Amino acid sequence: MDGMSTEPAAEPRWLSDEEQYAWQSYLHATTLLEDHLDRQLQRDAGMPHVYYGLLVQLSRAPRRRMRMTELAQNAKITRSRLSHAVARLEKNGWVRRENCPSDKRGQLAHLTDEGMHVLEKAAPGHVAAVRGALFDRLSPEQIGQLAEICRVMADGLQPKGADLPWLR
Amino acid sequence: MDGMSTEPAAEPRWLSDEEQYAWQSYLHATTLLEDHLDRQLQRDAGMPHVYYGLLVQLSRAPRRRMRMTELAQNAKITRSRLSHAVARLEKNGWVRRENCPSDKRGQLAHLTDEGMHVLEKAAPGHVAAVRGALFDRLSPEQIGQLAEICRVMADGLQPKGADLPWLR
DNA sequence: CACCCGTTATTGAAGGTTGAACAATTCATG
DNA sequence: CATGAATTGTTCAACCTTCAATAACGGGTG
Repeated sequence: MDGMSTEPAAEPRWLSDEEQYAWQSYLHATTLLEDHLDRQLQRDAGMPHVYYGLLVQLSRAPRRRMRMTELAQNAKITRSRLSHAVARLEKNGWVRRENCPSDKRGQLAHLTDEGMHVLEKAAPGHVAAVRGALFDRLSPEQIGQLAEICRVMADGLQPKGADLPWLR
Repeated sequence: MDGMSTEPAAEPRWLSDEEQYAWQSYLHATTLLEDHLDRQLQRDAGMPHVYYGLLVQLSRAPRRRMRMTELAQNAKITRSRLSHAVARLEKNGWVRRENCPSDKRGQLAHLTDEGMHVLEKAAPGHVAAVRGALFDRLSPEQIGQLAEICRVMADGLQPKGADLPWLR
């Protein structure tokens, strides 16, 4: 051995100037947008953005019902987080839990009529916010570029460990 | 009046298929990436991503010192959130608060030597995570596209009301 | 069937975030 | 300079998220 054997500390490849600029812009844009949508929905619909997304998922599901794990996968959140979220939404009367007939461990989250109504009330304002912040500011080409970039990112991040062992 | 006078409920412009796809991809990519970085930094450095970003800002500031409000602006978070964050970082010994000489209301956040050391320890792993999830997966063109898209987004979201009355 | 392992969903505690309210200070304007 | 308006940073309570631990069930193997 000559002192540079295991080399766990080889000088890392830092970000180039272009990459640093892109990263900074990315962080600013994403935090500002998430905050913006959170505030908009908290004000107009009484829930954070993530919870709204859960209602949307449920509204598109077959009988407005979805298994907890499937819902968590689609929303990219942990089952634990979903449990707490659904508990809160259930308290509001927007979602109800039901036992899954085919699997006694399972639960179905069911979007109630009241929940559907809240969603329909909130949707226009939310779409307007998303448009105003994103789609009305980008060219069609940019929208396509963004979609492709995000697809690549998400592809590389599909969790394979810990609490999110999906798509193994 | 003929019943459609004030029209606050004109059918909103929903998202096109392309836009829906882009939006879905965006949400998946950004939440997965943020979670990924949060876990990585929590594991390797004992703090969430946002807190790490604060240390980075401070490390680049003139005497490793920055006014609270300026720091909050740069990190795109509220002063309240920053207060809590700095309180925690101070408990860890990574940041110290100092009175601002020129403004008796003000506080300076100061990155300590220990904080600097923690940052230097954590930086390589963090950069590697960002690379692995983002920059090593995108072409140079895509990196440029992403930067431009995010610049436009951030531009349109600079807060002008509520608790974030910056850039008025 | 008995066993072991993986999965499903929940819980509780610790930590992080939000929004409103507050005291202290500075600024602008008459 | 006096007064009201605006800024700075913190605090509290309510809420949200994370992580590890747990109970209950399913599924394959011998």
